[in-house]
Amino acid sequence: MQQRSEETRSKILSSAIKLFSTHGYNAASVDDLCRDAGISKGAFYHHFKTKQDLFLALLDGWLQTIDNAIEASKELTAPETFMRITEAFPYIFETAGEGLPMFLEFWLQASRDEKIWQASIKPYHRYHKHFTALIKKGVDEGSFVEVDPELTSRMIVSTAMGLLLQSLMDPKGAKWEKVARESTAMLIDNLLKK
Amino acid sequence: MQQRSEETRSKILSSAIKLFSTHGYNAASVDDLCRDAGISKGAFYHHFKTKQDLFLALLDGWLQTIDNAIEASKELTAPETFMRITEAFPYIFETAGEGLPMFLEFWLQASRDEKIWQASIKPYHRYHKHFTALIKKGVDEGSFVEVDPELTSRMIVSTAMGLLLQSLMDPKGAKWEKVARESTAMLIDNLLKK
DNA sequence: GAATAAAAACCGACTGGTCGGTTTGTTTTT
DNA sequence: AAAAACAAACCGACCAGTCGGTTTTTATTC
Repeated sequence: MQQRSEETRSKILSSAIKLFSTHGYNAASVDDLCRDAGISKGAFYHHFKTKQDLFLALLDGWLQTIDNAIEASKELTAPETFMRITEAFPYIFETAGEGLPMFLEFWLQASRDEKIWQASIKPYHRYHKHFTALIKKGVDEGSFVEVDPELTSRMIVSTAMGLLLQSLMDPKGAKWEKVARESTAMLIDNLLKK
Repeated sequence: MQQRSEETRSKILSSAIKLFSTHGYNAASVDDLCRDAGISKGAFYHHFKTKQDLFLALLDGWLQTIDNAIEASKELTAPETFMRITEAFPYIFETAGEGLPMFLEFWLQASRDEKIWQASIKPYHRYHKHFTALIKKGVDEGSFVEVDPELTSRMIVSTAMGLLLQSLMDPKGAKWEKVARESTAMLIDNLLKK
């Protein structure tokens, strides 16, 4: 079918991830992207309307993986889900160094660009609701103490984001994976019924 | 003396804050800055060696205000200090919308630019140590339960940063000031001796 | 299944414009 | 008058996006 087309598109996508994370959205020019992907500028603009369009495609793909992860943990109990997340910490912090700057870039773009904000805010709300529901489920199941699910959700997400940010700022300043594990333990300890 | 010179410098500085926050470091050109400040490019490059030099000057000034705030609360007890911080929440969240994007920009630049990273990481370590010492003081004073000050410090800072980030992402998604107050209450409640 | 037509994918030189920084010259301060 | 502060024209590099033309793939006809 359009096998070559698919290949080109994915070459652009992975070059974009690579260059956007290392040099940033602005610093990585379309020419750079094309050179790295080994394609021409014409091919690039055949697949993406603009540079921002590519950016949005990247965002989409990234949100998709989160949706998949959520889907995969749908039938677990609340404490089990938290355990799953904890188990993913080593992988998360290992890959944070490459992926996080781009994540920050998304944030920055979203705070200034209406189109990107719209594309980000909906999934953000979806994830927040999912997480809140998860905590509420834990409370209803009787495994968590009576907390405000909404508030607790905001807190947990905050802690996670803050830890990731700090680990980006100062990767060698602490054993971040350990800090994350102990923080989670502390949070869960306060959440679990004794 | 060099009164006019001082004036020009501060005009550049405040225009930089204004334009960097609204449009971003890259998008705000030196020409834009000069136009906004009402000066010429010659004047700009008389005061700052490069655009990045201006950026670093901004960072310096901002770190100075933090140092001042810390200095001003040096003789308070640990719980009193936390109270002070809580009282500052309304102001912090009010001004977050303008200042935060620039803060994020600092972060992003720091993660990619050795010079800016060096200028950021030292104060970051200083603040972390100060905060850790504050918690240790609270434990020693007997007002806090026995926690790991290092870990607790990382957690509290994470929560604060995460809340600020979320409020940037979705300013109207929650009453962030209220979430912050309740989160603090929750954290302190777990910290204070009963 | 070979020939042909149509469509999709791709190429790369080119454009209009921007940007960080420099240079040269003028005004102001001391 | 010397030095510091500022103005304005200028420079070369760069960059997102375009466009006319070419190659490859797919669909159609015989």
